[in-house]
Amino acid sequence: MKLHEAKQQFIGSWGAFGTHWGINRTMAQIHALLLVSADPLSQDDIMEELNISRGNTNMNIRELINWGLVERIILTGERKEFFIAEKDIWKVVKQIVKERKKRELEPMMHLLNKLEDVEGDKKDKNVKTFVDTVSGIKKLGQQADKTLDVMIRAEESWFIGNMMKLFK
Amino acid sequence: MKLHEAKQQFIGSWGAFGTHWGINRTMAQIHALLLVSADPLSQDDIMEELNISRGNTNMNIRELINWGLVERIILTGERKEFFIAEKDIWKVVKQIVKERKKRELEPMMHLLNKLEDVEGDKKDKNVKTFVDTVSGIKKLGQQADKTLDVMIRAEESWFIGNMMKLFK
DNA sequence: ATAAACTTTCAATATTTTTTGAAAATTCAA
DNA sequence: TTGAATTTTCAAAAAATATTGAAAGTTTAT
Repeated sequence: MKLHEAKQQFIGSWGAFGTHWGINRTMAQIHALLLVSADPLSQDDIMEELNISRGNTNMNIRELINWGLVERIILTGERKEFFIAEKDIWKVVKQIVKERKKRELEPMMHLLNKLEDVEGDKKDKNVKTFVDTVSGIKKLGQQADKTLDVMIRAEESWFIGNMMKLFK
Repeated sequence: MKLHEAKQQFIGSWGAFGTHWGINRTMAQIHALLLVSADPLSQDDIMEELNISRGNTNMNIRELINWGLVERIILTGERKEFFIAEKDIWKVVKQIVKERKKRELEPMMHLLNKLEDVEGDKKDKNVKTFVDTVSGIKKLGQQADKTLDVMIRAEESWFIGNMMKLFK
């Protein structure tokens, strides 16, 4: 397979993959393109490569920067801005975990804490089922929270080494 | 907070949470409703509680059954079918991980294997960046695959115990 | 066999999300 | 400053996704 075709396939499939994880197709595609590009790309390069409009490109690059996955750089002698993606995939994963934890897990835990205090007789099976389910989710959430914190701080080699030991 | 209100909040927020993870709102809401319901619910119960149409209810229950998260049961003396959700949240998580691994991780790994074989001079930096990125993702994917396999087979207590040790 | 109870399907519709592109804002070199 | 290059915004349009509801299909009691 030629490089161009392989790139296209990678970008397309990364985009489809993203949509299964609540990430919009274009954002995932821009990320994929930058991941496999040796040199920094300008907004125009990205527009052209992916056949998308200026506005769309701009919004999604901004979003990738918010997620901490893409960096804006200035090339000497160039008027335009250029963009590069973090290539170390372990760092990428840690960054995504960090953001999703902050954006989703933490607010969910906050809500669960409130919901656990529901009024009513704990002997009423409806109350009991509700409280037990919420508590169960909370407990697992807390464990996940701790585990992800350690993961976020870990080196890939440390992490994989320990996982290997654990899961031999 | 009263049980009814707490339930509504839980269902609403579980639905919103789902949309961030590529799961449609109604499917997540039905799942949430069943998770916190003490007794099995019929299709009509669910329609009424969530204010959704018969067709929508039916399709999303079916999908939840495909995901292995909900079970169809027959109550003696009743003509209708009833539905219950697995309440053990650790089992729920393992089931979701198992399905997503099969549906998403495995096809992605398959593609990466093909893409790694891209033609061209490995000294060309464009080829090199592409191959290196794809290899990096593949390597991490393989590790994730192994780790998730162990997790799917693990008991919650075993898993948490070991994680605790590892991450003290 | 009949028909009432119940479930499933799917074309049409509604809703949500994404994308466009032109106008406004900003930056920067001269 | 000026104005050309570039970036950003956002209302409108398009596309994707979810929902409805009525008709078709199935099951079950009699």
